[in-house]
Amino acid sequence: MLSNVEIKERIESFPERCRSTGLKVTHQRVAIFNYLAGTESHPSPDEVYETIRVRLPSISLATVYKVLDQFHRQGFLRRVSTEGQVARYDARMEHHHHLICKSCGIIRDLELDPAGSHPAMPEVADFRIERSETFFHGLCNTCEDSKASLPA
Amino acid sequence: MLSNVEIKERIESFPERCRSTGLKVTHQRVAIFNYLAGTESHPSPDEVYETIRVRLPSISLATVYKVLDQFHRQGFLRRVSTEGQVARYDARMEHHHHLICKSCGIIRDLELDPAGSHPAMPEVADFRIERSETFFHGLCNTCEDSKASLPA
DNA sequence: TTAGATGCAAATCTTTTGCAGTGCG
DNA sequence: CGCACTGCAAAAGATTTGCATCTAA
Repeated sequence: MLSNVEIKERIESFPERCRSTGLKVTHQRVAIFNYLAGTESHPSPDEVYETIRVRLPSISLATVYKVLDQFHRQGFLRRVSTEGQVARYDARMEHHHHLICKSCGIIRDLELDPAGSHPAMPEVADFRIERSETFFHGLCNTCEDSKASLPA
Repeated sequence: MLSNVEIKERIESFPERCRSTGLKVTHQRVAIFNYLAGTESHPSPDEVYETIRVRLPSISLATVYKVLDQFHRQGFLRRVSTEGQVARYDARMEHHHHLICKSCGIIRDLELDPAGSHPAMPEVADFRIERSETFFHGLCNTCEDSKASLPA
C-alpha cells in the first residue's frame, strides 16, 4: 500500500515542513515522524513511545504526547477516531477510509476508487461540512479464521 | 427528528428486552435507558450521571459506566467514536450518520436519503465488512456565526 | 431465597501540566 | 545567546475493579 518512494518523500520533506511552520527539527521529532511515516499500523502514543525508546532511550512519554499533538495541529498527522480510549495516529493525509476489526481492533487503510469522492458530501442545512471519514467495521481474516477453529 | 411514538415504543419495549437478555429491570437501568432514548445529544457517561442523579440521587458513576457498557454489549446503544477521550452514547440503532462540529464538539444525527444505503459497502479482500459509519466534520451554524462576529 | 446489581472507594490507564534544565538555530 | 523544546514528576481526567450490601425475580 505504501510505496518506498512515498515514504522517502515524506521523510525528506519533513525538516522543510518544520521550518516553514516554525517548529525546531529535534531528534525526537524526526524519530517520531519517520516512524509514523513508515508504518501503516496507526499506533497509539504509547506504541510510538515504546518504539522510539529503543533508539532514543531518554525520550519521555510526555514529549511523545506533546509532539503528536503539535504534528496533529500542524496537519502532519491525522488522529483516527475510534471507540476505544486511546488515540491513534496516521501519517497518511490523503483522503482514505479505515477498516476496523471488532475482534482484534486492528485498523487498516482502505482506498476506494474514484479517489476521494466516496462518499459524496451531502448538503445539510445549518452545518458547513468540510470533510468526511468513514469507518467500516467487521472482522479481519485472521480473526475470522481463528473464530472458525475455536467453535463456541 | 425523533418522534414521540418512536421514543414511547423504545421505552415500552425496554423491560421485555432486558428480560429476554437476562438483565434485571432495575430503577437505575430504566432511568438511564429512558434518558438516552429521549435525547439526541449523545451524552457522555458523566452527563448521563448528572442527569439521572437529579431523580435518583443515590446512583453512582460506576453504575452508570457498568450499565452503559452492558447496554452497548447487548446492542441497546451505540457508542459514537470521537477524537476526544470521553465516550458518547446514542440510543438510535438505525443506520445513520453524524455531523461533528470541530469548534463546539456537538454531535448531530444525519439522515441520508435512500435510507441506510450510504455509502455502499465495498468488497474488500481479507476483511468481512459488517457495517459502516460516516462522520462529517465541519462547523455548525452557531459556531460559524460566532466566528463571523469575532474576527481574528 | 439468591444470583445478579448497586454503591463506594481504591486502583488503573490515558493524557496534561509546571517547571528546571537543554539544545537548535 | 535566546527561545523553544525536552524530561521528569505530579496532577488531572476517564474508566475499571473489588467487595460488602441490597434487591428484583
